[in-house]
Amino acid sequence: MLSKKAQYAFRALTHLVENYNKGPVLISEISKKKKIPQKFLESILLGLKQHDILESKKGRGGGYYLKEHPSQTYIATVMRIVDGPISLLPCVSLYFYKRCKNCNEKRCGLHDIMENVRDATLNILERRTLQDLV
Amino acid sequence: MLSKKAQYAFRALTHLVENYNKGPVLISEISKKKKIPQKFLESILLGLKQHDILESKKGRGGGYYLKEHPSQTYIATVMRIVDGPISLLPCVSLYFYKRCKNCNEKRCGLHDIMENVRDATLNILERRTLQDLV
DNA sequence: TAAAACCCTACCAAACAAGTAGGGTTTTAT
DNA sequence: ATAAAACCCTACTTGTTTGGTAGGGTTTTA
Repeated sequence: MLSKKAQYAFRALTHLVENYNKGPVLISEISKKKKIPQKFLESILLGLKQHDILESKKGRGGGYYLKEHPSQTYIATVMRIVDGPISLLPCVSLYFYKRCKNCNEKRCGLHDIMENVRDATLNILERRTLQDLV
Repeated sequence: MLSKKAQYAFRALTHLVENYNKGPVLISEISKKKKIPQKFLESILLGLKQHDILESKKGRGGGYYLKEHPSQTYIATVMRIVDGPISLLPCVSLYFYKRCKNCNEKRCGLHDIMENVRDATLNILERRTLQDLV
């Protein structure tokens, strides 16, 4: 399951897509429009900025905005930043790989199944972009 | 991610598949062979029994065994029993559905994407069975 | 009839989720 | 220049979940 944090992130990003190229958007505006606790939202947006999804402008007239065109940011990327691994097992994860104790990946049935699930999932999440959210 | 509990469950079930039709298997044997804390394993197996995946026999010569042929129990079923929902959002879950606040399913981009992911995932997990574990 | 085996309840520590509180720093319009 | 606007950062809190442990009770069958 996506965490609430991730769901907030997508709701916020949706708002930024809807306001793409209209200049920086206030945290307070996103918070109000999308009903997300402001302080919590702050930390989410900061994380997305630190991972190059967003950019921000300080001072009066500042706010957050998308770094790239909505069609250039993949759903999978955002999920990994906010929630971590997408795969169902560490031993099949591409970005968070950890080998598993008690399973020698070459002949582990569960490994194979979860590898299939990963491929099917990423096939969607690494094609769909923020643009698809609106 | 699958919980450790679910991973234990699959390891235990693998052992039971390997010993299908050889009579009841002791908890203590599964625990030892698959390196699963015995008491924890007990509660896992009990849950699987209560959900009709396993059957057990008490008394001397007792133990756990698969209720049906390994090819008749789906991976998805086990995952739902042990870890709950497979879907990434409550509003796209088939067995644990909850409508979402602040998203009117008809025109929510995220909903659509996660529905696709669910279908792709279940397409695998509802076809693969315990037999595929060995 | 006693040992083998499952069954059940309670408890526990650590980690994580979902925030809240409060203040610091930087920028920019005036 | 300066104050208000806005982002940035740290620490704390509360509740739930995870991953167990402890200890005993009940049922069965050799």
